[in-house]
Amino acid sequence: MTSIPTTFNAADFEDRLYALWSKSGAFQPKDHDDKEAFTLMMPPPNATGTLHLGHATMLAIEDIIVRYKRMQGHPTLYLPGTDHAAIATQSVVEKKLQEKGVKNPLEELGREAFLKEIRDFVEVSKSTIKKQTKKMGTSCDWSRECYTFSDELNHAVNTIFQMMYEDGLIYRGGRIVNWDPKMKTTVSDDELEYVEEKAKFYYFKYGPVVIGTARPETKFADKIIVVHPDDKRYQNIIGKEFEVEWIEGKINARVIADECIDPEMGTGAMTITPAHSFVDFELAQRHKLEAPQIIDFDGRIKPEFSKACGGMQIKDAREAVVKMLDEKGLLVKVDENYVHNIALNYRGKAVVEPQVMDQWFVDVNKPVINWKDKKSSIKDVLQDVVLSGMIRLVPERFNKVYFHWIDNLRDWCISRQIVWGHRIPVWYKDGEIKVQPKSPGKDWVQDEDTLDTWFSSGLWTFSTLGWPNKTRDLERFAPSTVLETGYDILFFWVARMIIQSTYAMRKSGYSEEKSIPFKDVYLHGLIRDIHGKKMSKSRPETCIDPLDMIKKYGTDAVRLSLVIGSTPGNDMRLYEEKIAGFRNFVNKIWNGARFVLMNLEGKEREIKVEELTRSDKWILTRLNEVIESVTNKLDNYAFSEAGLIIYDFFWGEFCDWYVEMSKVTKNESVLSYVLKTSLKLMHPFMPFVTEAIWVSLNEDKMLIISEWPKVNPKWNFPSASDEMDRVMQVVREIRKLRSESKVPAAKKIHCIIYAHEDKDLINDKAEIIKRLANLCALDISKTGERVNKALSAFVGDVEIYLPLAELLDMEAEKARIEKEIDSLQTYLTSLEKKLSNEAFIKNAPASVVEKERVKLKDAEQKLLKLRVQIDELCK
RNA sequence: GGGCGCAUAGCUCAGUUGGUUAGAGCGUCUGGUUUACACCCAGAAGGUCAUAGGUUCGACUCCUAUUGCGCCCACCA
Repeated sequence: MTSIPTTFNAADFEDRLYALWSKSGAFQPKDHDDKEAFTLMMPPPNATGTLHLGHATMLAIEDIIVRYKRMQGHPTLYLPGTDHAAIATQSVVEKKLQEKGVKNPLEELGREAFLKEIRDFVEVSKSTIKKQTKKMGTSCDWSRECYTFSDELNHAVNTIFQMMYEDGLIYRGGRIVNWDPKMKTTVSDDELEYVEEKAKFYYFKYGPVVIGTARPETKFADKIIVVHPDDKRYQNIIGKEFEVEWIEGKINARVIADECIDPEMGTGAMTITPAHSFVDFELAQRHKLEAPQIIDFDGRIKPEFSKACGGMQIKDAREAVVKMLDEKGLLVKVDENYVHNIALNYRGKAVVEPQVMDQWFVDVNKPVINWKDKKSSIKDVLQDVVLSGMIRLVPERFNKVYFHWIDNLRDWCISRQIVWGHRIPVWYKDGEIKVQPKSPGKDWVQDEDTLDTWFSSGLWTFSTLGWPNKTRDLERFAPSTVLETGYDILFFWVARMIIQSTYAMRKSGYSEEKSIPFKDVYLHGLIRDIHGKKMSKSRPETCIDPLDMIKKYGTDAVRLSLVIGSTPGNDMRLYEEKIAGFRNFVNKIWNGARFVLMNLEGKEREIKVEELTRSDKWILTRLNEVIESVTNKLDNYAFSEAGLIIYDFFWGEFCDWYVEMSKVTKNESVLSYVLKTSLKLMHPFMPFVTEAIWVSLNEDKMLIISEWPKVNPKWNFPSASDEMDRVMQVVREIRKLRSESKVPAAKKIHCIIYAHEDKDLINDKAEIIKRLANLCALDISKTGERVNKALSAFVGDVEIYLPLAELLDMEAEKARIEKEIDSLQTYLTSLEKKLSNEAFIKNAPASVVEKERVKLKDAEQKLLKLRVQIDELCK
């Protein structure tokens, strides 16, 4: 025993234990479905690099849930994987190639060679991520590992694309997109960065109205004036046509009305440029107007619209147009202090120009999904699954954000002009279109574009189980029990998964309940540095690398530091000292266990009630309470609280009190039982240290698959808890008096300690007193007779009496208790009144009534206690 | 502009349906090598629970308003 080191060196155990678990098959779901299956799909990390704190948090939380469910005996599937992360990966590789001198990889290498470069890079990244995932202790089923760009998932992507196309959900159409004229690619909304800019705002005379604009260079072909339908100033011109003097001669303009116009803004009238503004484009669609392209894809004015400005860059054209209009006397005024946001591509920071382009879209409004006996649209289904409670968001407040997002949802643009990704399974020949994965024959040319990465990762929950095949896994493990992810991708990913899963699974004939991707969605917060700032690669000093921390403090400490102090949906700050603190706890567990192990020496037997001392009864009762509340917290995704409960129990109660007392009298069976049960409770949080200790306990089953503890009703001794509370109170009072130095020695505190009658249990009374003195930080020199008015308590089987008068200001105490009794009395009457109200009993749910009864009982007991206390005081 | 969140000890944070004297870790200070642990033990200082009202016998907790910080969405023609 003495050979066990006094500190837990995590590195000595982690890899070995992980291999042991993995080899035992514990990570795979057991084969028999005696209980409901538990499924959690790991959100696949991008195959672009290394594990960061976001991943680490995700893995820590997920592994806690999974280990807990596994110990409860559910067949548990935790499926890992990686994401090909279209744009992100491609740009990483592009950057690497550029460093090597390849400026434009696609043109210089060709599509195939470029793809190969990316594939090679991804292979390396994937294995890096996998290794790092294992370091976190993640107990996922590697035999089912998936990749969003594997052949199988590509098949699933093509299948759903084809299905949606045939259902008319996917269509090709001219739509306005964000175009980066510098990088020559579309940019998705979430890759935009808005920068505030002070610009000039011009007012021009335009026929019968004055229009305001910050972008005169787009106005060459504007022929439509829009005003608000209720705007009194313009009532008489709505619907009329005018000949208007404009930039380069006269044009015909028409006035239309639309509610989207803000009468307060500018002059309340504007002209529209549908091809280069999102709002204008939508407006044009509504009114079935044309959308001519004024600015080409290089960011120049197209010559056919302007003789003078054709070929000019936007910036130059703007000045030129203003000058021309000014010379014609059409410039009314210029507002120099106009502030607005301009959109930049966050990669490259080029100003994004809205352009109309042919893209592939998913229609979110077309009612073609069979959902609860009617044809529903994607929007309808998205709304229904959360509204009906089939899918629950944790924390609940995200419901509101989610619904708001659906209300504003536009058709989903799924095509991207990049190389790395699922190629759109569409083929063209002489104006003909075919949608299928493989080439229909010679002369057919495949669409150059690839699919939005979320289109494919939206299939994650069911394609990984074998869809479109009807597999046993799909039967057993769909839908996922929980999805755990960061709230920042609620829309990008969570919503897409709901779209894809409900559509595809219904299409394959599964029920609505089976078709949802998951039941609960747990959204964790972002990890920030100690100042609350985002950790960013550009400021390495703010970054904490989880792998460095694992090296330094061990995985268990890192996991705890990511989970404790974190609540769903809220960001959390992390700093090294916090991790160090939990390393200390891990070490405390190790040493607590060492002590128990040293004292066992084969002496443990069945626990017999008649042999239990008061402190045994107390710790067993407390343990029951801890089992109950930890289980309860875990069931409600309150990981932080669950962790804290077990932390406080193990350190503050088991080690600080029970273990100390067992140096006086010990019950090996109880020591061992409490230790083992605690290890089980702590295992989901700290798998390594707990399993490492478990191994030296010579159990036949590994801890990872041992049974989750249950409350043992035999070992509930409510009075023991009260007595122990009193011990602690007494001891603390002694310590307090002592530390205040008001009472320098035992002389003034008539502290009387004596052993109980059955001295057989305690042989060496002097030793006990020494121990107790130690516990109380008190020199005890005197033992003696009982005192009447005293607080009494037991430590082990030793009773301590403390004269009350020394401890308390009697009068103040009495007043306090009396006040409380008074308040309780009122409370009781109000409760009784409520419970005797027939309408309440009838109408309120049974559970609420029951709770009220419990409250009443609690209050009655409290009152009783207070009365006893006050009686004692009055004696 | 619309929405959401946060505000509790010097710092980082808990505090689930309102109920004894508001907690923890870190940091600071004091004292301690005791059949595991100095990555330890014991103790202390430190709080008007952002502010102002309201509901209640009772509010950190519920309601209203205000202030400060953070985030998301929309986007200003």
